[in-house]
Amino acid sequence: MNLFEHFRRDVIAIVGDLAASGVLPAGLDTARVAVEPPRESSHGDIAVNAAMVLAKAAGMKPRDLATAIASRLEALPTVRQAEVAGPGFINLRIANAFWHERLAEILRTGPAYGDSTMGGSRPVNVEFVSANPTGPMHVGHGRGAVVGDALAALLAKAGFQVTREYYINDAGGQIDVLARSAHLRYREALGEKIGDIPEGLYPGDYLVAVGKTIAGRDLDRWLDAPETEWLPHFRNETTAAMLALIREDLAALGVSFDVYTSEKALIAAGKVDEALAELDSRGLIYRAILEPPKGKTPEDWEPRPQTLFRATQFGDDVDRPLRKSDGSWTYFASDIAYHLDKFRRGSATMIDVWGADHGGYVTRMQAAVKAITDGKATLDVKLCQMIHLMDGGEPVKMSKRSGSFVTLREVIDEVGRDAVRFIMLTRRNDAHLDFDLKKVLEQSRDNPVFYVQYAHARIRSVLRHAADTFPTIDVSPQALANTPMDRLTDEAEIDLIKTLAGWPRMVEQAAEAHEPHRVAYYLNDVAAHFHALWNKGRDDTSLRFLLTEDLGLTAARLALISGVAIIIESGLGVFGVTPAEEMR
RNA sequence: GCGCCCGUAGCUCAGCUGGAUAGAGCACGAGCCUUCUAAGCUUGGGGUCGCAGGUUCGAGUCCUGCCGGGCGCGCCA
Repeated sequence: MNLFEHFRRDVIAIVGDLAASGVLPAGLDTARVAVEPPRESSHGDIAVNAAMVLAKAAGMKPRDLATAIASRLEALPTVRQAEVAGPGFINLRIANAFWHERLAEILRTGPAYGDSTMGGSRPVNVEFVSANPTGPMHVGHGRGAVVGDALAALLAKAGFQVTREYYINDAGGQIDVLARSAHLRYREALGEKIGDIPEGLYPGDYLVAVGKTIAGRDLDRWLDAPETEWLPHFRNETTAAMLALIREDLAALGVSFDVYTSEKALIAAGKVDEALAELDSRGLIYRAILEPPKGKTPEDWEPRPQTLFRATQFGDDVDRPLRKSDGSWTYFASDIAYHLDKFRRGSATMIDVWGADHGGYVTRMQAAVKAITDGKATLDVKLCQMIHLMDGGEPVKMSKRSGSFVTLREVIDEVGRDAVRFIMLTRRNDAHLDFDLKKVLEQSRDNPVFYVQYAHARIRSVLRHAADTFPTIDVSPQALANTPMDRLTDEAEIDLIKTLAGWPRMVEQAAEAHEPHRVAYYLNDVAAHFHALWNKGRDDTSLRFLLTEDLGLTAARLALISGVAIIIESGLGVFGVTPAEEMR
């Protein structure tokens, strides 16, 4: 339970008492009572809106009701002061002893601090990356990978049962293109001069190795064979090779999945037919000719009858096609089956992480999920905006056409996995992200990766130093948890503990909003509080962490900074980033 | 033309799901190293939250309409 929930229960109990003693009417609805941190920290530690929310039903003026509740809150041992302010807020100042106990709790719990039962072990399926197996991952895919992985970790920490899933789009026309591109490389491997890669085929040289491998094993078996004979073979070989490539990229990023689902296998198992029959039986499929898009009619527009899903019944603007004219399923059709499959495997909560260029696809997919699961499942789609790759302020050119686009792997090799992961999470997913290769490696306040890591490294450095200088102090968190904390009385110290104690609520709120980037801002805040405290010891030597003449206070301060290290470790854990022991 | 996303300090962005006097970094001004790492800290100025209405005790946050930018728009995935 986070600490705000703790005090909310106190408030609700007091409202109940007041009702029992006749001051308030019985049966007041307390659902809207909020106990939160005030925006302005000078207002105290905790703000309670109960009086404003209940005043009307209680037939009292908000401020009068607030006064009644506040006087009872102030009687609690954990509350130092309860003050009525503004239109009827109750601002609480919490006793230091309460904060000291939170610090001890952090030390006892370790990086598991912040783990929540909010999710109640409910299953959540997070599908992310799902890059087509047609080449190595580029930086845009990397953002989806990091956002999805961190969101999954965050949800797990918040108590959900999370499945990380990758959907392999190995069934569409792009796979034929891939296979033909590989066949060309195969011919090249057998000595043929192939010249420029023709328009419409994948030019990337990552296919050279595939061609060589097949040539080495099958020799000239596919050289003069008709395409119908070699195409299936090349499809299988090449998608397998590309998937291996992608898995290597993911491994370099430290991302792994619980489930890989193949679109091709899904179709082969008849699941698409099954799902669409399901929709058909509900009268949600029909044949008709769609109107051309208003205003901008495509060049080659010609009216033709199509098999359509009644997406408009579920909030979409137009009904959406399910079959291509050759009779095969559209991507949308198999995606419907895929989401039904995820639902049937037990996840009524689904989250998809997509690139922003798929934005136009969200509504129809949500409509389909609603239709196929009878509204029993929800689909949230996180759209990841584009990344502007920069190098010292200059944009790095990315041209997919030439096949020389910047791969995720190149960026990881350049700046390291941890930096890539952290920077990808310093923006909301739906905002454009400037990723500057130089700035990420810069050691300055301006670089959030460095700033947070530096705080952790400083703490580790102090703890190492303490172990040398004060052999009588056991610097393990378990031992420090038993240190009397009441020596921590400076405002900056208490402020720091308050920030640390906010971690459980941060986890719950970020998880509920599906917004892992909030953790990055929180960690930056924790680091800022810590660096500020560190520097206070410069002006006032009595505020330093290590004091030869006062072992008790030294131990308490070591407890404090160990708590900071634990929270940073816990937060970076959500991001899959390793905390730094020292800066180099 | 339609749909979705975005618009907050000179720049890059937060803003805890409707709370109180709108925040941080960079940049600019002024300070702090015989010290556990100055790779840091303290402090000052800087705002019509794109514009105009609306909802209510209260709106950067919700609704409507404009303006500006991005993405997408029938057998690509």
